Amino acid sequence: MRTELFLKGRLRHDLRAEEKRALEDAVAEVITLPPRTTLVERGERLENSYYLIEGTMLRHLDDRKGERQLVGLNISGDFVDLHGFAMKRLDHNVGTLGQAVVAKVPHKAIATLVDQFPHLARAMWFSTLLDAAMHREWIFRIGRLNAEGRIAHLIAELIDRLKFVGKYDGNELPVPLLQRDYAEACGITSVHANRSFKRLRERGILDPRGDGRIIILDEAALYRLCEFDGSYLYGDGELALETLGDR
Amino acid sequence: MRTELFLKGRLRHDLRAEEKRALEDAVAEVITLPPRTTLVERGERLENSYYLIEGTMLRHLDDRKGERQLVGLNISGDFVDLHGFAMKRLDHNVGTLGQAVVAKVPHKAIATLVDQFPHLARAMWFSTLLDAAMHREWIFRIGRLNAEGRIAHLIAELIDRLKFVGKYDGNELPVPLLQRDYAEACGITSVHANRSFKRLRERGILDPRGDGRIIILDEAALYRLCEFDGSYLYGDGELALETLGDR
DNA sequence: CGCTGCATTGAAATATCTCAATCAATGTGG
DNA sequence: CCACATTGATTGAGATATTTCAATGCAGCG
Repeated sequence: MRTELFLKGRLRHDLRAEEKRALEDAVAEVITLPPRTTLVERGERLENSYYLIEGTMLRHLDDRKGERQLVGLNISGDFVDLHGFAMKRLDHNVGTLGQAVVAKVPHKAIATLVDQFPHLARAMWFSTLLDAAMHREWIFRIGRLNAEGRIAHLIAELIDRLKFVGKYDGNELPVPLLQRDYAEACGITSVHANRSFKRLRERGILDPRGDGRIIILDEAALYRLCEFDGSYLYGDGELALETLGDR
Repeated sequence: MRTELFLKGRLRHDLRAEEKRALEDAVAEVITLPPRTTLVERGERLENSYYLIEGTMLRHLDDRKGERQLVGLNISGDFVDLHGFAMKRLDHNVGTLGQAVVAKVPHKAIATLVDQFPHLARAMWFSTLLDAAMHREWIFRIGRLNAEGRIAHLIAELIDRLKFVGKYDGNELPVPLLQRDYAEACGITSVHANRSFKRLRERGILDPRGDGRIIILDEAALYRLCEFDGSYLYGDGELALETLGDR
C-alpha cells in the first residue's frame, strides 16, 4: 500500500483496516518529482494535499534577499501539506530534496474521508498537530542551542522519525541534506555549519562524508550533546496514554 | 458571550449562531489565574482544554538549565491548548503573564461538539493550524533576523493579532511583557534585548517605558524593519479564498 | 580538460553573551 | 515618613560565537 506508513509508530490505537483502505483509495495519482523541485508555493490556492511516499521534502520561508529558512522537513509517511486542506493556501514553500514520490490526494476526497470516518479525521488532525509539535522544538533548537547543538538536535530528530517508519539502519542517515540545508534549517551560515560538523567529527559523534552522507558514530553522545528528548514526537509506548481517545 | 472572540477576524465564513452557542455551552467553568502561574505542564495528562477570555498566556519549553524558550503566546480569543484535545498531553508548558481569565472546556464536551457540528470541528482544526503557522514564522524570526528584527517582528505579529480581536488602540501594546520575556521569545539574552530596544527607540520606532508598557511610535517603520508579512495570520479579506471550504 | 557545485580553511569584522555594577520604581516594616 | 529589600531596566568592558569575504581543494561531468 502506498499510504502504509501514515502515522506509523505514532498511534497507540492503530487505524482500522477500512480506514486505511479509504485513505489509500483517496489517492488520485502518484507523482515522481525530480530533485530540488518546488511542489507548492506560498500563497498558492490549493485543491490537493500531498502524501510523501518516498524521499525527503523541505518546507521553507524565504526572506527578502531570497535566503531560505527551513521550517520543516518531511520523510516517507508524512502528509506534506495536509494543513492545506483546512487552510486552502500555504504560508510557506514546499519542495523536494532529492527525487521524491508523492501521492496526490484531492481535498474533495479528504472531505469525504473526514465525513465518513470520524476516527480517521481525528488521526489526520493529530498528524497536523505533530507538525506543530516539531515546529515548537525547532524554535527551541534555534533559540536555545549553539550551532553544534542545533545540528545534533536536528539529526537526533531525524533519526527518531526515521526509526518510526523503519527507515534507519542504525548507521547512516538516509537523508542527503547538504551542509547548506543544515545551515538553512539551523539559522546559521553554511561556513559555520561546516565548522560545526568538523567539531562533531572530532568528538567522534558523526562522520560527515563529503557527498551529503552522514554516518552516525555515537548515537548516545549525539542525543546527550543537544539534550534531546524525543517525547514531542508522540511515539507509541512513550506513555501509556490513549492518544486520540477511545473509539 | 465568553467565547465571543474565538477566531474573530479569521474566518471568511463566520461560525453560525448555533455553533457559537454550542461552543459557549461547552464551557464548564471560568477561572481567574494570578500572574506568572503555570496552567499546564509538559507531559501532564489532559482532560480539559482552556480558552483564553482575557489576559496573556505564554507557552514555553525549558532547557536543562531551566532557561525558557517561548514557543508561543496567546491573547484573548485564543484556545491555549486545543491541540491537547487530540494529543492528550502537551509537549510544552503553559502559564500566565499577568492575571488571566480562562474558560475550562472538558474534552468530553469538545468531543460532542466535534461530532455534532462538523463545520465547527473544521474551525477548531483550523485554529490549531493557525498556531502552527505562527510557529513557522517564529522559526523564521529567530533563524533569519537579528536581535532588533526579532523583537520588531514579534511586536508586529502582536499588533496584527490584537487588531483582529479589537484590542489594539493604535498606540500602546496591551501586553505587559518584560524585556526578559522578549528575550526568551527571541532567543537572546535580556541584556541584549535591552540594547535592541534602545536602538528601536533611537530609530523612533517605539518607546519602551520602564514598566513593561510599549508605545508604538511608527508602525510602518516597525513592519519595514523586520520585513513583516502578516499573511500567515490568515485574516479575513487577506485573499478572496473561502477558508474552511463551503458549508 | 575545464566546468561546476560543494566542502573546507583562514583571517578579519560583527553580533551576541557574560559578568558586574548602577539606577529607578515599588513595596514593606518600623 | 524613612530605611531597606526587591525587581527590572540600563550601561560598560571584555570574552565568545558567528558572519563575511576570499581562497583552495575535490569530485563528478560534459
